[in-house]
Amino acid sequence: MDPLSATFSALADPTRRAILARLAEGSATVNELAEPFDISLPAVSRHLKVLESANLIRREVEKQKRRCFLQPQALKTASDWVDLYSRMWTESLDGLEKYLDDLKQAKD
Amino acid sequence: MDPLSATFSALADPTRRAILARLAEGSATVNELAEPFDISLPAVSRHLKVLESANLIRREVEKQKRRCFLQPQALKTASDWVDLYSRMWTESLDGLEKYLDDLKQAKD
DNA sequence: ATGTTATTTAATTAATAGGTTAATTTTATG
DNA sequence: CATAAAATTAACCTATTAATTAAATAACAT
Repeated sequence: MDPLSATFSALADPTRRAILARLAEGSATVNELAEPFDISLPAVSRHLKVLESANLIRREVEKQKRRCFLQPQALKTASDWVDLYSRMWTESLDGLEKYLDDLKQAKD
Repeated sequence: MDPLSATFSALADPTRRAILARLAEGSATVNELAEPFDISLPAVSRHLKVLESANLIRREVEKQKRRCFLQPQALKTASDWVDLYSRMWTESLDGLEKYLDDLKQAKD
């Protein structure tokens, strides 16, 4: 899967976004991350794997625990894409040129 | 599905992102949008339905054709989320406070 | 009325996602 | 050494996604 798709589909799940939100307040272990959710630990573990392979988090082994940290670079990839298109779309829709072009296309 | 999840999962598919990229250059009908892809028309039609229910595009009936247009507001929702977290994460990782907090958490 | 163009809906299939419980690995501790 | 804690892996189930082909609908052209 391409990195951008991986990032967006990682972000598409509310549980994973909540995990990221929690991690924005500081690092946490898997059990700490799982605590607020009423899903099983293996389910959380899989969510973390998704976030990790999208490079949105990083894990450090620490005794038997695995501490999770945010990895902000990956979000930047998505952020760049969204910003680029945000800008393109706004221009594309504000521009008189495009407006006229659309009218012309719509006419034939 | 919540709007943010809908937007991110719509953006998670490369075909759909390509369709959006095409639409950034101007409106297009379903057949025009389908042309560059070697997937069937029904497949494209379903992708458009996904984009439409995420409010990323809008469709106008025009004789037998359906003209698709970008709908930039929805991207803004995603853009806002990404920007918020981008900012939070950067702060969270740059801040000495958080760094020390992480160290302390990591120690016990 | 018939055929053509543009698109959607229906029915089906294969793959993936997200969840579960049970078993396993690794490290720590009585 | 036996047990507990932390997390992952395995095996499994179900729902959703993305694709297909075939049929249906709608508007227009002849």
